[in-house]
Amino acid sequence: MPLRRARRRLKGPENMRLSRYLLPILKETPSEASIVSHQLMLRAGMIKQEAAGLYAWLPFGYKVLRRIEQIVHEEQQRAGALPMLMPTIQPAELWRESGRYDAYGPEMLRVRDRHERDMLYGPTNEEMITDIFRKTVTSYRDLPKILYHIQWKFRDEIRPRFGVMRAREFLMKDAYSFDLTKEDAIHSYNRMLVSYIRTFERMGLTAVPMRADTGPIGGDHSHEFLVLAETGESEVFLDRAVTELNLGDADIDFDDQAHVAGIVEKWTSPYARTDETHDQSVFEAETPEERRLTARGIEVGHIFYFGTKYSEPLKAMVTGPDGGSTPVEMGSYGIGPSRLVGAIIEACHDEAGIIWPEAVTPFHAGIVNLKQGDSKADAACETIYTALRKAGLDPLYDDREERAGAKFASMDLIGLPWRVTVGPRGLKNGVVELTERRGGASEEMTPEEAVARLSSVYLN
RNA sequence: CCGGGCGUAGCGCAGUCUGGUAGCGCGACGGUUUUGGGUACCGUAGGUCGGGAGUUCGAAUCUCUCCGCCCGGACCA
Repeated sequence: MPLRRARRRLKGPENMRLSRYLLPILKETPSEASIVSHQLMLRAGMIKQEAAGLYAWLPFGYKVLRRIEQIVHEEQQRAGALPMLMPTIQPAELWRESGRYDAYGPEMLRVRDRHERDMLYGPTNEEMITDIFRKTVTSYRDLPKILYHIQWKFRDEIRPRFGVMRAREFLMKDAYSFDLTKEDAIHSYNRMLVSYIRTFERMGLTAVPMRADTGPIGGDHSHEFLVLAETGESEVFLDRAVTELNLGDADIDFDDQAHVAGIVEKWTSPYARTDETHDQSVFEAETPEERRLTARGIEVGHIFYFGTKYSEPLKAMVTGPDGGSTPVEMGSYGIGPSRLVGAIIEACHDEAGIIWPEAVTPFHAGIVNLKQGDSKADAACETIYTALRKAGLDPLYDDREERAGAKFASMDLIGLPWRVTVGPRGLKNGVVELTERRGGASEEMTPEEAVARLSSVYLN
């Protein structure tokens, strides 16, 4: 019955059975990986390395990436930014105009098209977005604007390392703000800062905005967001108070300058700096000893205001209310979704494997059939699987002909937050087992109760 | 880019010093085992020993050369 089989294969949910999924789990740690997130991503079959700093995202890893992207999209738009998409390949022309074509160095991958025109694989998009702006916006009445896209970038790092944490090709959300005055530009900056707080909080991370070096521009309008993780690349010094702040579901009016500035003030006034800008005497003066925290962090976002650095050379001018023409005030705001996948694992794992935060988990729950082929166990798994899908959840059903131990070990490795364990022994009493990956607490309940419990965890 | 290391089966490795025609574990596949935390046993398949050149009767092993990857540093989101 080839036709029937083909049709059956096309049904979406069928793909979420492990026997039909592509999840190349590794028992041993590949020698190419040295840090835990890289090791776990390879072992859990999330990525495959194609060359130094270049990775293919396999279905399981890609799912996580998409969930992170989705949160970023939602929070960017909530803060008033407009989604768009710019190409990966850019003409060198624009970069000559800004002066960065020569300044950038060999980190920029340069290519030539068939007409011998100089092109490049974009490492960032300030020039292009400024070009788009200058050709489409001419009046102060059209301001403010914040535009963003999520696109692959390439920086030809001398020495890529740490898996997706420092790859040559990486996914980046970059937003660009355009305002008439510096004061307005700072409001745009604040919008993004607050948006970032919520973005990382939603992902289940403790990410702290830290004052960053603004370079030649000066001022204090540049912050790096660092996820706290024991294995972080840089040492950070902070007031414990900032880790205890919580934005939650607070209703934020992003157009209300004072309101947004107030939140920024609350999050950025406690001391928080990386080793690059750290000043021990300031730290000690500003922070009581019991609140001083020294930790490690991974940079996952960077925002800065840079005024007219690009609008002047590229002549992105707007006509003001007085009829005069002034270069637009700009800022740019980056988040690295592909890097975040690694950062989240660095922050959320144990000896057995990954522990996904519920907000970004690739599957909401795993169903483990302890005795594949047992008609009662098979039927119960099918029922739970279907019920979870009907409830709007995305389960992964381990229907492989494997021994229980192997299934448990796989589930722990890939880190789904919840596991429904189904076996003949429990079914005799009408129960299955619901286990939380974090902490490992287990509870017996009927299949219906398990479905209801998972629904309430995710859908509230 | 500097310094160090590695490249042998899908993965982890031994064999290289002292040249004799490739092995172990895991995985895969076929059986048996029906087993609630990577079970045990039997069997099978799978390798241009990173590429090229050279020395030699003979090269995974020695020489030259190219390539790739990893680690530390510098650099960087």
